[in-house]
Amino acid sequence: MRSVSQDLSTTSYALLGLLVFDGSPSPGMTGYEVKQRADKTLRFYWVSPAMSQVYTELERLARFGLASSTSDVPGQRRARRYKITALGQQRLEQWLAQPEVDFPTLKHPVALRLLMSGLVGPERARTLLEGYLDQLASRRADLLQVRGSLGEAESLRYPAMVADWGLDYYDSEARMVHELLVRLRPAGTAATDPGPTNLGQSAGPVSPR
Amino acid sequence: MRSVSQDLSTTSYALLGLLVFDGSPSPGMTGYEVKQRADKTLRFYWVSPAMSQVYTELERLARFGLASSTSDVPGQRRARRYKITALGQQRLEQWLAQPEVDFPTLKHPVALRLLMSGLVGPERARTLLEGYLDQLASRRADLLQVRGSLGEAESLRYPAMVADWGLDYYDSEARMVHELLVRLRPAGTAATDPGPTNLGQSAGPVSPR
DNA sequence: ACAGCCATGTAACTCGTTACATGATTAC
DNA sequence: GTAATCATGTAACGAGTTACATGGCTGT
Repeated sequence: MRSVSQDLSTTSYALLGLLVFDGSPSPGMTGYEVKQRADKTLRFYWVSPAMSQVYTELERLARFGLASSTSDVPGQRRARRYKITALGQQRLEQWLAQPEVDFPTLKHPVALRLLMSGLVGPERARTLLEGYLDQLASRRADLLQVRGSLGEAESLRYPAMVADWGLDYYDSEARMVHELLVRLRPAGTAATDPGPTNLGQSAGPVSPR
Repeated sequence: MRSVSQDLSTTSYALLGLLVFDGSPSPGMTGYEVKQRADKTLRFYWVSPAMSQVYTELERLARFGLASSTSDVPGQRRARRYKITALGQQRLEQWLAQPEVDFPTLKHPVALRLLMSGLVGPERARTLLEGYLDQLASRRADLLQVRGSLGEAESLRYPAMVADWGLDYYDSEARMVHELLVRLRPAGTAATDPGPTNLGQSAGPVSPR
Protein backbone atom coordinates (compact mmCIF):
# COMPACT_ATOMS: atom_id res chain seq x y z
CA MET A 1 0.00 0.00 0.00
CA ARG A 2 2.73 2.46 0.99
CA SER A 3 4.58 3.18 -2.25
CA VAL A 4 8.02 4.04 -0.81
CA SER A 5 9.61 1.20 -2.84
CA GLN A 6 9.88 -2.13 -1.01
CA ASP A 7 8.23 -1.95 2.38
CA LEU A 8 9.42 -3.67 5.49
CA SER A 9 7.43 -5.20 8.31
CA THR A 10 7.72 -3.71 11.76
CA THR A 11 9.68 -6.77 12.79
CA SER A 12 12.25 -5.98 10.08
CA TYR A 13 12.67 -2.50 11.49
CA ALA A 14 12.96 -3.93 14.96
CA LEU A 15 15.84 -6.15 13.84
CA LEU A 16 17.40 -3.22 12.03
CA GLY A 17 17.15 -1.43 15.35
CA LEU A 18 19.06 -4.22 17.06
CA LEU A 19 21.79 -3.91 14.44
CA VAL A 20 22.05 -0.15 14.88
CA PHE A 21 22.64 -0.56 18.60
CA ASP A 22 25.54 -2.83 17.88
CA GLY A 23 27.63 0.15 16.86
CA SER A 24 30.14 0.79 14.08
CA PRO A 25 33.36 -0.59 15.57
CA SER A 26 31.77 -4.01 15.97
CA PRO A 27 32.41 -6.71 13.37
CA GLY A 28 28.62 -7.12 13.18
CA MET A 29 26.22 -9.62 14.67
CA THR A 30 25.44 -13.19 13.73
CA GLY A 31 21.83 -14.30 13.42
CA TYR A 32 22.30 -16.18 16.64
CA GLU A 33 23.38 -13.04 18.49
CA VAL A 34 20.52 -11.04 17.03
CA LYS A 35 18.10 -13.65 18.31
CA GLN A 36 19.64 -13.50 21.78
CA ARG A 37 19.40 -9.73 21.83
CA ALA A 38 15.78 -9.96 20.72
CA ASP A 39 15.04 -12.45 23.50
CA LYS A 40 16.54 -10.07 26.01
CA THR A 41 14.92 -6.82 24.96
CA LEU A 42 12.54 -6.93 22.02
CA ARG A 43 10.26 -9.51 23.53
CA PHE A 44 8.98 -7.07 26.13
CA TYR A 45 7.59 -4.54 23.63
CA TRP A 46 7.24 -6.47 20.45
CA VAL A 47 7.94 -10.13 19.81
CA SER A 48 11.03 -12.21 19.66
CA PRO A 49 10.95 -13.84 16.23
CA ALA A 50 11.88 -17.50 15.81
CA MET A 51 15.47 -18.27 14.84
CA SER A 52 14.39 -19.26 11.38
CA GLN A 53 12.73 -15.91 10.86
CA VAL A 54 15.74 -14.03 12.12
CA TYR A 55 17.90 -15.67 9.47
CA THR A 56 15.48 -15.12 6.62
CA GLU A 57 14.83 -11.54 7.76
CA LEU A 58 18.53 -10.70 7.95
CA GLU A 59 19.05 -12.14 4.48
CA ARG A 60 16.20 -9.97 3.26
CA LEU A 61 17.70 -6.85 4.77
CA ALA A 62 20.99 -7.69 3.07
CA ARG A 63 19.21 -8.24 -0.25
CA PHE A 64 17.71 -4.76 0.06
CA GLY A 65 21.08 -3.26 0.91
CA LEU A 66 19.98 -2.26 4.40
CA ALA A 67 22.45 -4.58 6.05
CA SER A 68 25.81 -5.86 4.88
CA SER A 69 26.61 -9.50 5.37
CA THR A 70 30.24 -10.43 5.72
CA SER A 71 30.93 -14.12 5.48
CA ASP A 72 33.38 -14.61 8.23
CA VAL A 73 35.55 -17.75 8.13
CA PRO A 74 38.17 -17.61 10.93
CA GLY A 75 38.99 -21.29 11.36
CA GLN A 76 36.40 -23.40 9.65
CA ARG A 77 33.25 -22.18 11.37
CA ARG A 78 30.91 -20.44 8.98
CA ALA A 79 29.45 -17.41 10.68
CA ARG A 80 27.75 -14.72 8.69
CA ARG A 81 27.89 -11.36 10.40
CA TYR A 82 25.48 -8.54 9.68
CA LYS A 83 25.94 -4.81 10.07
CA ILE A 84 23.49 -2.04 9.30
CA THR A 85 24.44 0.03 6.23
CA ALA A 86 24.13 3.80 5.77
CA LEU A 87 21.05 3.15 3.65
CA GLY A 88 19.64 0.93 6.37
CA GLN A 89 20.12 3.60 8.98
CA GLN A 90 18.54 6.18 6.69
CA ARG A 91 15.51 3.95 6.19
CA LEU A 92 15.26 3.30 9.89
CA GLU A 93 15.28 7.03 10.61
CA GLN A 94 12.60 7.60 8.01
CA TRP A 95 10.51 4.95 9.69
CA LEU A 96 11.06 6.53 13.09
CA ALA A 97 9.97 9.90 11.74
CA GLN A 98 6.68 8.58 10.34
CA PRO A 99 3.82 10.48 11.93
CA GLU A 100 1.27 7.64 11.78
CA VAL A 101 1.96 4.97 14.34
CA ASP A 102 -0.27 1.97 14.92
CA PHE A 103 -1.98 1.68 18.25
CA PRO A 104 -0.49 -1.13 20.37
CA THR A 105 -1.99 -4.58 20.03
CA LEU A 106 -2.66 -6.46 23.21
CA LYS A 107 -3.39 -10.16 23.20
CA HIS A 108 -4.42 -10.86 26.74
CA PRO A 109 -5.52 -14.46 27.33
CA VAL A 110 -6.07 -13.75 31.02
CA ALA A 111 -8.49 -10.88 30.42
CA LEU A 112 -10.19 -12.93 27.73
CA ARG A 113 -10.77 -15.79 30.15
CA LEU A 114 -11.83 -13.54 32.98
CA LEU A 115 -14.44 -12.11 30.64
CA MET A 116 -16.09 -15.50 30.41
CA SER A 117 -15.41 -16.66 33.93
CA GLY A 118 -19.08 -16.45 34.77
CA LEU A 119 -19.31 -19.88 33.14
CA VAL A 120 -16.94 -21.52 35.60
CA GLY A 121 -17.27 -19.47 38.77
CA PRO A 122 -15.15 -17.19 40.94
CA GLU A 123 -12.91 -19.95 42.26
CA ARG A 124 -11.47 -20.55 38.80
CA ALA A 125 -11.25 -16.82 38.15
CA ARG A 126 -9.23 -16.49 41.32
CA THR A 127 -6.70 -19.16 40.41
CA LEU A 128 -6.48 -17.66 36.93
CA LEU A 129 -5.55 -14.25 38.32
CA GLU A 130 -3.19 -15.70 40.90
CA GLY A 131 -1.36 -17.63 38.22
CA TYR A 132 -1.05 -14.43 36.25
CA LEU A 133 0.44 -12.65 39.26
CA ASP A 134 3.17 -15.28 39.41
CA GLN A 135 3.95 -14.88 35.74
CA LEU A 136 4.01 -11.12 36.12
CA ALA A 137 6.47 -11.30 38.99
CA SER A 138 8.82 -13.49 36.99
CA ARG A 139 8.60 -11.27 33.92
CA ARG A 140 9.20 -8.21 36.00
CA ALA A 141 12.30 -9.74 37.50
CA ASP A 142 13.65 -10.44 34.01
CA LEU A 143 12.99 -6.91 32.89
CA LEU A 144 14.45 -5.44 36.05
CA GLN A 145 17.69 -7.20 35.29
CA VAL A 146 17.70 -5.72 31.79
CA ARG A 147 17.02 -2.31 33.30
CA GLY A 148 19.92 -2.76 35.66
CA SER A 149 22.29 -3.58 32.83
CA LEU A 150 21.33 -0.36 31.05
CA GLY A 151 22.43 1.86 33.94
CA GLU A 152 22.20 5.62 33.67
CA ALA A 153 24.47 6.20 30.68
CA GLU A 154 23.32 9.00 28.40
CA SER A 155 23.79 6.82 25.32
CA LEU A 156 21.26 4.32 26.67
CA ARG A 157 18.78 6.91 27.80
CA TYR A 158 15.95 5.84 25.51
CA PRO A 159 16.26 2.10 26.10
CA ALA A 160 16.27 2.88 29.81
CA MET A 161 13.08 4.93 29.47
CA VAL A 162 11.39 2.07 27.66
CA ALA A 163 12.52 -0.43 30.29
CA ASP A 164 11.13 1.82 33.02
CA TRP A 165 7.90 2.04 31.08
CA GLY A 166 7.73 -1.74 30.98
CA LEU A 167 8.36 -2.05 34.70
CA ASP A 168 5.63 0.48 35.38
CA TYR A 169 3.28 -1.50 33.16
CA TYR A 170 3.92 -4.73 35.04
CA ASP A 171 3.40 -2.93 38.32
CA SER A 172 0.10 -1.48 37.12
CA GLU A 173 -1.07 -4.90 36.02
CA ALA A 174 -0.17 -6.44 39.37
CA ARG A 175 -1.92 -3.66 41.26
CA MET A 176 -5.08 -4.00 39.18
CA VAL A 177 -5.12 -7.79 39.44
CA HIS A 178 -4.93 -7.48 43.22
CA GLU A 179 -7.89 -5.15 43.08
CA LEU A 180 -9.83 -7.59 40.94
CA LEU A 181 -9.07 -10.39 43.38
CA VAL A 182 -10.59 -8.25 46.13
CA ARG A 183 -13.67 -7.62 44.01
CA LEU A 184 -13.96 -11.34 43.45
CA ARG A 185 -14.53 -11.90 47.17
CA PRO A 186 -16.90 -9.22 48.48
CA ALA A 187 -16.85 -8.41 52.19
CA GLY A 188 -19.74 -10.43 53.61
CA THR A 189 -19.38 -13.46 51.36
CA ALA A 190 -18.23 -16.71 52.93
CA ALA A 191 -15.40 -18.80 51.57
CA THR A 192 -17.80 -21.29 49.99
CA ASP A 193 -18.00 -21.28 46.23
CA PRO A 194 -21.49 -20.18 45.15
CA GLY A 195 -20.93 -21.98 41.85
CA PRO A 196 -21.08 -20.69 38.31
CA THR A 197 -23.46 -17.86 37.57
CA ASN A 198 -25.37 -18.07 34.35
CA LEU A 199 -24.38 -15.48 31.81
CA GLY A 200 -27.91 -14.32 31.13
CA GLN A 201 -28.55 -17.78 29.72
CA SER A 202 -32.24 -18.68 29.73
CA ALA A 203 -32.91 -15.53 31.74
CA GLY A 204 -33.78 -13.18 28.93
CA PRO A 205 -31.45 -11.45 26.50
CA VAL A 206 -28.36 -9.91 28.00
CA SER A 207 -28.33 -6.80 25.87
CA PRO A 208 -31.82 -5.50 25.11
CA ARG A 209 -32.26 -4.30 21.54
CA MET B 1 0.84 -30.56 20.51
CA ARG B 2 -2.11 -30.73 22.89
CA SER B 3 -3.77 -34.06 22.14
CA VAL B 4 -7.34 -33.25 23.25
CA SER B 5 -8.70 -34.12 19.77
CA GLN B 6 -8.99 -31.21 17.34
CA ASP B 7 -7.61 -28.10 18.93
CA LEU B 8 -8.92 -24.64 18.47
CA SER B 9 -7.05 -21.38 18.32
CA THR B 10 -7.62 -18.82 21.03
CA THR B 11 -9.50 -16.73 18.48
CA SER B 12 -11.93 -19.62 17.99
CA TYR B 13 -12.58 -19.74 21.71
CA ALA B 14 -13.02 -15.99 21.73
CA LEU B 15 -15.72 -16.24 19.08
CA LEU B 16 -17.30 -19.12 20.95
CA GLY B 17 -17.34 -16.79 23.94
CA LEU B 18 -19.21 -14.18 21.92
CA LEU B 19 -21.79 -16.81 21.00
CA VAL B 20 -22.23 -17.91 24.61
CA PHE B 21 -23.02 -14.36 25.66
CA ASP B 22 -25.77 -14.22 23.09
CA GLY B 23 -27.94 -16.41 25.34
CA SER B 24 -30.32 -19.30 24.67
CA PRO B 25 -33.55 -17.48 23.74
CA SER B 26 -31.82 -15.72 20.87
CA PRO B 27 -32.17 -17.05 17.32
CA GLY B 28 -28.39 -16.92 17.11
CA MET B 29 -25.96 -14.49 15.56
CA THR B 30 -24.96 -13.88 11.98
CA GLY B 31 -21.32 -13.60 11.04
CA TYR B 32 -21.87 -9.92 10.57
CA GLU B 33 -23.20 -9.51 14.10
CA VAL B 34 -20.36 -11.54 15.55
CA LYS B 35 -17.92 -9.22 13.81
CA GLN B 36 -19.66 -6.16 15.22
CA ARG B 37 -19.59 -7.61 18.71
CA ALA B 38 -15.92 -8.39 18.30
CA ASP B 39 -15.22 -4.84 17.17
CA LYS B 40 -16.99 -3.55 20.24
CA THR B 41 -15.47 -5.76 22.92
CA LEU B 42 -12.92 -8.31 21.81
CA ARG B 43 -10.62 -5.82 20.19
CA PHE B 44 -9.62 -4.36 23.55
CA TYR B 45 -8.18 -7.61 24.96
CA TRP B 46 -7.58 -9.74 21.95
CA VAL B 47 -8.04 -8.89 18.28
CA SER B 48 -11.02 -8.32 16.11
CA PRO B 49 -10.65 -10.80 13.27
CA ALA B 50 -11.36 -9.77 9.69
CA MET B 51 -14.86 -10.47 8.37
CA SER B 52 -13.53 -13.21 6.15
CA GLN B 53 -11.99 -14.95 9.14
CA VAL B 54 -15.15 -14.66 11.17
CA TYR B 55 -17.08 -16.53 8.49
CA THR B 56 -14.52 -19.28 8.03
CA GLU B 57 -14.09 -19.62 11.79
CA LEU B 58 -17.82 -19.93 12.42
CA GLU B 59 -18.08 -22.56 9.71
CA ARG B 60 -15.25 -24.42 11.38
CA LEU B 61 -17.00 -24.34 14.75
CA ALA B 62 -20.14 -25.69 13.08
CA ARG B 63 -18.15 -28.48 11.41
CA PHE B 64 -16.82 -29.51 14.81
CA GLY B 65 -20.31 -29.46 16.31
CA LEU B 66 -19.44 -26.60 18.66
CA ALA B 67 -21.91 -24.25 17.02
CA SER B 68 -25.12 -24.93 15.18
CA SER B 69 -25.78 -23.08 11.98
CA THR B 70 -29.40 -22.52 11.04
CA SER B 71 -29.90 -21.28 7.53
CA ASP B 72 -32.46 -18.64 8.02
CA VAL B 73 -34.48 -17.57 4.96
CA PRO B 74 -37.21 -15.14 6.05
CA GLY B 75 -37.93 -13.28 2.84
CA GLN B 76 -35.20 -13.90 0.33
CA ARG B 77 -32.24 -12.70 2.35
CA ARG B 78 -29.85 -15.52 3.09
CA ALA B 79 -28.60 -15.14 6.64
CA ARG B 80 -26.90 -17.99 8.42
CA ARG B 81 -27.30 -17.77 12.17
CA TYR B 82 -24.98 -19.47 14.62
CA LYS B 83 -25.61 -20.60 18.18
CA ILE B 84 -23.26 -22.33 20.58
CA THR B 85 -24.11 -25.99 21.20
CA ALA B 86 -23.96 -27.91 24.49
CA LEU B 87 -20.74 -29.49 23.26
CA GLY B 88 -19.40 -26.07 22.38
CA GLN B 89 -20.14 -24.74 25.84
CA GLN B 90 -18.54 -27.79 27.41
CA ARG B 91 -15.39 -27.29 25.35
CA LEU B 92 -15.33 -23.61 26.24
CA GLU B 93 -15.56 -24.43 29.94
CA GLN B 94 -12.75 -26.95 29.60
CA TRP B 95 -10.64 -24.28 27.97
CA LEU B 96 -11.48 -21.82 30.73
CA ALA B 97 -10.45 -24.35 33.35
CA GLN B 98 -7.03 -25.00 31.82
CA PRO B 99 -4.33 -24.19 34.34
CA GLU B 100 -1.68 -23.10 31.82
CA VAL B 101 -2.41 -19.70 30.36
CA ASP B 102 -0.09 -17.87 27.98
CA PHE B 103 1.43 -14.64 29.12
CA PRO B 104 -0.07 -11.65 27.30
CA THR B 105 1.58 -10.53 24.09
CA LEU B 106 2.14 -6.82 23.67
CA LYS B 107 3.03 -5.33 20.31
CA HIS B 108 3.86 -1.77 21.12
CA PRO B 109 5.05 0.25 18.11
CA VAL B 110 5.34 3.37 20.26
CA ALA B 111 7.68 1.78 22.81
CA LEU B 112 9.62 0.20 19.97
CA ARG B 113 10.17 3.58 18.34
CA LEU B 114 10.96 5.32 21.59
CA LEU B 115 13.64 2.72 22.12
CA MET B 116 15.45 3.93 19.02
CA SER B 117 14.59 7.59 19.31
CA GLY B 118 18.20 8.41 20.05
CA LEU B 119 18.67 8.30 16.29
CA VAL B 120 16.20 11.10 15.61
CA GLY B 121 16.27 13.20 18.77
CA PRO B 122 13.93 14.20 21.58
CA GLU B 123 11.71 16.41 19.44
CA ARG B 124 10.50 13.41 17.45
CA ALA B 125 10.18 11.34 20.58
CA ARG B 126 7.96 14.02 22.02
CA THR B 127 5.59 14.15 19.06
CA LEU B 128 5.53 10.35 19.05
CA LEU B 129 4.39 10.24 22.66
CA GLU B 130 1.94 13.08 22.23
CA GLY B 131 0.35 11.31 19.28
CA TYR B 132 0.04 8.22 21.41
CA LEU B 133 -1.69 10.22 24.15
CA ASP B 134 -4.33 11.29 21.62
CA GLN B 135 -4.90 7.73 20.48
CA LEU B 136 -5.12 6.59 24.09
CA ALA B 137 -7.76 9.19 24.90
CA SER B 138 -9.89 8.13 21.96
CA ARG B 139 -9.55 4.45 22.80
CA ARG B 140 -10.41 5.12 26.39
CA ALA B 141 -13.54 6.97 25.38
CA ASP B 142 -14.64 3.99 23.28
CA LEU B 143 -14.05 1.59 26.11
CA LEU B 144 -15.76 3.87 28.60
CA GLN B 145 -18.87 3.72 26.49
CA VAL B 146 -18.71 -0.07 26.48
CA ARG B 147 -18.27 -0.02 30.24
CA GLY B 148 -21.31 2.20 30.58
CA SER B 149 -23.45 -0.17 28.55
CA LEU B 150 -22.51 -3.03 30.88
CA GLY B 151 -23.89 -1.30 33.99
CA GLU B 152 -23.77 -3.02 37.36
CA ALA B 153 -25.88 -6.08 36.56
CA GLU B 154 -24.69 -9.25 38.30
CA SER B 155 -24.90 -11.22 35.04
CA LEU B 156 -22.36 -8.88 33.45
CA ARG B 157 -20.06 -8.79 36.41
CA TYR B 158 -17.05 -10.35 34.70
CA PRO B 159 -17.27 -8.33 31.50
CA ALA B 160 -17.52 -5.23 33.68
CA MET B 161 -14.41 -6.24 35.60
CA VAL B 162 -12.50 -6.69 32.38
CA ALA B 163 -13.68 -3.34 31.06
CA ASP B 164 -12.55 -1.66 34.28
CA TRP B 165 -9.23 -3.41 33.92
CA GLY B 166 -8.90 -1.99 30.42
CA LEU B 167 -9.73 1.52 31.57
CA ASP B 168 -7.16 1.24 34.32
CA TYR B 169 -4.60 0.08 31.78
CA TYR B 170 -5.23 3.07 29.52
CA ASP B 171 -4.95 5.39 32.49
CA SER B 172 -1.67 3.83 33.55
CA GLU B 173 -0.30 4.24 30.06
CA ALA B 174 -1.34 7.88 29.91
CA ARG B 175 0.19 8.58 33.32
CA MET B 176 3.46 6.94 32.38
CA VAL B 177 3.64 8.68 29.01
CA HIS B 178 3.23 12.01 30.76
CA GLU B 179 6.08 11.07 33.03
CA LEU B 180 8.23 10.16 30.06
CA LEU B 181 7.44 13.48 28.42
CA VAL B 182 8.70 15.22 31.55
CA ARG B 183 11.87 13.15 31.49
CA LEU B 184 12.35 14.12 27.88
CA ARG B 185 12.70 17.78 28.86
CA PRO B 186 14.88 18.03 31.96
CA ALA B 187 14.59 21.15 34.14
CA GLY B 188 17.44 23.37 32.95
CA THR B 189 17.30 22.43 29.27
CA ALA B 190 16.22 25.09 26.81
CA ALA B 191 13.53 24.54 24.20
CA THR B 192 16.11 24.20 21.40
CA ASP B 193 16.55 20.76 19.91
CA PRO B 194 20.06 19.50 20.71
CA GLY B 195 19.78 17.16 17.71
CA PRO B 196 20.12 13.39 17.53
CA THR B 197 22.43 11.73 19.99
CA ASN B 198 24.55 8.92 18.65
CA LEU B 199 23.62 5.53 20.04
CA GLY B 200 27.10 4.60 21.07
CA GLN B 201 27.99 4.67 17.40
CA SER B 202 31.73 5.08 16.80
CA ALA B 203 32.17 5.75 20.49
CA GLY B 204 33.10 2.27 21.66
CA PRO B 205 30.86 -0.73 22.14
CA VAL B 206 27.57 -0.13 23.93
CA SER B 207 27.56 -3.28 25.98
CA PRO B 208 31.03 -4.30 27.10
CA ARG B 209 31.65 -8.04 26.87
C1' DA C 1 -31.43 6.34 -8.62
C1' DC C 2 -28.00 6.16 -5.39
C1' DA C 3 -25.66 5.69 -0.93
C1' DG C 4 -24.99 3.04 2.89
C1' DC C 5 -25.54 -0.80 5.45
C1' DC C 6 -26.42 -5.88 5.77
C1' DA C 7 -24.60 -10.21 4.40
C1' DT C 8 -21.57 -13.90 2.56
C1' DG C 9 -17.95 -15.82 0.70
C1' DT C 10 -13.23 -17.05 -2.26
C1' DA C 11 -8.33 -16.31 -3.57
C1' DA C 12 -3.90 -14.80 -2.99
C1' DC C 13 -0.67 -13.55 -0.01
C1' DT C 14 2.23 -12.38 4.28
C1' DC C 15 3.96 -13.25 8.56
C1' DG C 16 5.45 -16.19 11.68
C1' DT C 17 5.71 -20.77 13.83
C1' DT C 18 7.30 -25.69 14.53
C1' DA C 19 9.70 -29.50 12.87
C1' DC C 20 13.48 -31.12 10.68
C1' DA C 21 18.39 -31.49 9.21
C1' DT C 22 23.18 -30.50 9.86
C1' DG C 23 27.42 -29.72 11.84
C1' DA C 24 31.31 -27.21 14.57
C1' DT C 25 33.18 -25.72 19.03
C1' DT C 26 33.59 -25.65 24.08
C1' DA C 27 33.40 -27.25 28.82
C1' DC C 28 33.20 -31.01 31.85
C1' DG D 1 33.33 -38.94 25.01
C1' DT D 2 29.47 -36.41 25.45
C1' DA D 3 26.47 -32.67 26.55
C1' DA D 4 25.67 -27.87 25.91
C1' DT D 5 26.04 -24.12 23.20
C1' DC D 6 26.99 -21.85 18.78
C1' DA D 7 25.51 -21.62 14.15
C1' DT D 8 22.69 -21.94 9.84
C1' DG D 9 19.32 -23.11 7.14
C1' DT D 10 14.82 -25.57 4.60
C1' DA D 11 9.99 -27.32 4.49
C1' DA D 12 5.46 -27.57 5.86
C1' DC D 13 2.00 -25.42 7.92
C1' DG D 14 -1.24 -22.16 10.41
C1' DA D 15 -3.29 -17.87 11.35
C1' DG D 16 -4.73 -13.84 9.71
C1' DT D 17 -4.91 -10.10 6.25
C1' DT D 18 -6.37 -7.57 1.94
C1' DA D 19 -8.51 -7.66 -2.36
C1' DC D 20 -12.08 -9.15 -4.92
C1' DA D 21 -16.85 -10.60 -6.21
C1' DT D 22 -21.68 -10.68 -5.29
C1' DG D 23 -26.11 -9.16 -4.14
C1' DG D 24 -30.33 -7.72 -1.15
C1' DC D 25 -32.48 -4.26 1.68
C1' DT D 26 -33.35 0.63 3.53
C1' DG D 27 -33.69 5.36 3.55
C1' DT D 28 -33.51 9.84 0.95
